[in-house]
Amino acid sequence: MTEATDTKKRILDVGEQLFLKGGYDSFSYRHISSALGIKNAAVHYHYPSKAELGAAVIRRARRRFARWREEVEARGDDAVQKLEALFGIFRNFLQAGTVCFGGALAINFPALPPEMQREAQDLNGDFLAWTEAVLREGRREGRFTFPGDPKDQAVVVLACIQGLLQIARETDPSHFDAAVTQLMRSMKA
Amino acid sequence: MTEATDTKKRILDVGEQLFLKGGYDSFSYRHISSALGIKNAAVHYHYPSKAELGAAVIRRARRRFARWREEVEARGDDAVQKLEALFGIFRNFLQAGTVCFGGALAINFPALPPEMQREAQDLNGDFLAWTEAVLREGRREGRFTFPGDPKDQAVVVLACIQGLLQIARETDPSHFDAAVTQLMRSMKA
DNA sequence: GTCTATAGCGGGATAGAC
DNA sequence: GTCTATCCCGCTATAGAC
Repeated sequence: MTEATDTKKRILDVGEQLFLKGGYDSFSYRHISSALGIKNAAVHYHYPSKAELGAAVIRRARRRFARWREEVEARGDDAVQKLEALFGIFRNFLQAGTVCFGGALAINFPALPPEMQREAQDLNGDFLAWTEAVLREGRREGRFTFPGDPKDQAVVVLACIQGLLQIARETDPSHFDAAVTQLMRSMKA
Repeated sequence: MTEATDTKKRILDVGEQLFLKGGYDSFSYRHISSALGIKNAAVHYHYPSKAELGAAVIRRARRRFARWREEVEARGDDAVQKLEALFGIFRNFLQAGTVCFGGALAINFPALPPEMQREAQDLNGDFLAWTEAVLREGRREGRFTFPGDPKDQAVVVLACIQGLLQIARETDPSHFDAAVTQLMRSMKA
């Protein structure tokens, strides 16, 4: 990996962290450049506009989630373990002091650059589809016992952990694990 | 109500809408003043700093929720009806094209003015305490059958509808009612 | 690929007239 | 209570040297 692409990757790293900590409106080229010890013109060289940088951050998150799914699949986890692995992703956000992509994108979604809106919708689709498949598989194998359509239940599960991250951030972080346990129990009882 | 306090109220109205649509970073004194046909110095007269305006918006939401609780109590609703009334509050946000206070406050919570952070925590406390009481009452009367502590279940319920509003905003609004129905069914089954 | 320098705009906030 | 005028700052983005 050359020095050039290394800077490009670092910009994405810092940009992602700032985005997840405060949303699209909260960070600037100066925040990123000063964190990397460079000047803001250098950031513009790699990502000419903020819209492109924002879209690139979401696009990378989608690729990362795709690789993550392959790893989980390769482990041969059952549906319960898979869902717990999903909760682990969100627990990492909590420990990093951020919200998740969905939460960071939702606040001013209609005002975001169109290419970011598209990436955000695709990322949501990825998470919803995977969760639905896991819930369906788990119920078929008798590991989950929830009523209704797995598609609707997937929305409930993802909405819950997304909201949990935010409530935990505003009040008490311990709410997260307590409520995740509660959610899991309600599907296995 | 004098003209003066009327302007003050209108500032709060516009400020609240802009805040719920895009978060604290998304709006300015100019947005508010131009929406009201006045100048930004006039807004500063009523709310000298943006932090005070933001705190006042949250404070009014707390008072509104307190009045709402009294109305619901006066109607003599049962626990199921009460929870459905709560969902109605959030459905109104969806129809207004906004997220809820919790979602708007979470994104950059650590960077918010301290007085806003305090009001936000109090507002969260109000919602959590009321929801917990309703869930406890409903289970005692046999209207709900969920496992575990009503306190944890209240966090699950509020996190879910908060997240739902955001997912509905990013993808398909119809997700909201479908998932709310699913959530309700999982507690009554 | 990174720099200096700067354009052009919008942000929060204030002074002082009316 | 609202106005005009202004300050100072930070933002995205670009031009051109190195």
